[in-house]
Amino acid sequence: MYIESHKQVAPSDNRAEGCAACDARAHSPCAVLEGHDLERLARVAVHQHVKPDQIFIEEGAPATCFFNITAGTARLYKSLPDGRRQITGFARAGDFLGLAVSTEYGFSAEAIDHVRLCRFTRANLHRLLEDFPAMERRLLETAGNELVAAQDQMLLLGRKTASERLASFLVSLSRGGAPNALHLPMSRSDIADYLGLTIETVSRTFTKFKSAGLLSLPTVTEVEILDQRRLARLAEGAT
Amino acid sequence: MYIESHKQVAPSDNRAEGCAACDARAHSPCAVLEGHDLERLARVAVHQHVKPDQIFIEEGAPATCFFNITAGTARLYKSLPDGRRQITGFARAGDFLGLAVSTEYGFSAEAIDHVRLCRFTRANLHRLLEDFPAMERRLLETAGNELVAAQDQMLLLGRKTASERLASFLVSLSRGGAPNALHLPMSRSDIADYLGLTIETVSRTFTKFKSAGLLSLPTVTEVEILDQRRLARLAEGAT
DNA sequence: CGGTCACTTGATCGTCTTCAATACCAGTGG
DNA sequence: CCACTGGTATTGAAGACGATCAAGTGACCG
Repeated sequence: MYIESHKQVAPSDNRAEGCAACDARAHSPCAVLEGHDLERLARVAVHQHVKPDQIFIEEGAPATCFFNITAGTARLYKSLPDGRRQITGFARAGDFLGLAVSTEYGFSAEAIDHVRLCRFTRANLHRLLEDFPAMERRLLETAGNELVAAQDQMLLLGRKTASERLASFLVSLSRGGAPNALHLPMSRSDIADYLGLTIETVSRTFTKFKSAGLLSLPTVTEVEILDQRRLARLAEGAT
Repeated sequence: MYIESHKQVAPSDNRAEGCAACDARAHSPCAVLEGHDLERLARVAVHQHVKPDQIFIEEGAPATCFFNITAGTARLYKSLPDGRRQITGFARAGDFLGLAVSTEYGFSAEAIDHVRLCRFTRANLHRLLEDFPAMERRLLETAGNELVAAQDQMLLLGRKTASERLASFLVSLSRGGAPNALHLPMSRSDIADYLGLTIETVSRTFTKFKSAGLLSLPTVTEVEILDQRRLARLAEGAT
């Protein structure tokens, strides 16, 4: 199988083409590297496959590595001792994980579908950043963007209603993809834990949106947005 | 008056001692600079005073400057068109604002008490970072730490109860200060908008904590924590 | 003192949660 | 082909937590 074959790839098998041909490179911090700089990156990057629902970062574990997602979608989350879970984000191709300087990971990461990623040790990344300040600059920009996204999410979680939350979620997913037809790789439970709601409320709100003619659900994972404008206004809290 | 006199300080008045003697330097990205590097920083930094409730960053306005708080406390927040507000954080001495790469500020910032800050233009900061990679490294670390804090706050807003939220808030304030006696520079309304609650719920929860013997309120802005351990357990969602 | 403003307390209400039942879909085996 | 099964999603009814509306208290200041 496709997945299995990739799982066998050992670090030493990474060739320069491994990075040069990477689909995710354009949206990644690695985009700033070229030519033999890229070859050097390829030498220290370990490719890895993660199967659905497999955890590859565990909250509280020693933070030894950084990750760069190259395919698939992962959920990033924090948990409370009694099991309550907050998904802090969904990581997709090009996303960089593990920026935290702490010695321990501050969140867990779990594959939703089949995920491919590049792994670097902290030491390797630091050496890389020393030699390629452009990459460091790029990482700083990325971090800034994530901070902005985090603030948006705080506004959502602290002050928006259930309808506004789901609308915001769908609108942000629809940006950068096909404006209408959306695929949701994550379950209702993931959406609920991302929006600070329960699966029942998420489900009810989907139903409400269907009745209001905002969208249709051809299948449970496919969303067709029928009224982008109204959904966007709802997301911003229009009365 | 103290504040007024500082308001008159023009950029050219900044001397090297202005940065070398800065109280906030130790907790700031500037900490990595020394000697004449620090003098260069002082030349491009504009000192500024901001009076209580004065807005110095406006959400949506062109992002021309970066800021470094040197004294006082500011609230950072995002708003919805109907006035709902989410405070995304409180900035104190040493905190760096405006990391976002976007051309517009993604949040507003307002002084709570008397705030002193350093202002840099984007161009100046970029030139500075090019010459002092250590400072860039430090900024990246800072951004990482803020990202971690943002994720904690998402867990709080999405999944914690009112009591757990207030307990988390007090515990995080008590870290790094005197373990008990806390001063709250911000109003109940600020606390509410930070925790995603209303002022009434915040007030009731304070009363509940008093009754439970967790803390006392010598004055409305002074909190004495009586049972740090129990408060910390409550903050983590212990049943 | 009287006035203002922030905070506190009380009573009621509503949104979302919880608990429970039902529907749906894909996969399996008779 | 169809019944059976397990998991996920949807729908329904009841309940709870925090919000809202409203009144009361206290501190600061002219």
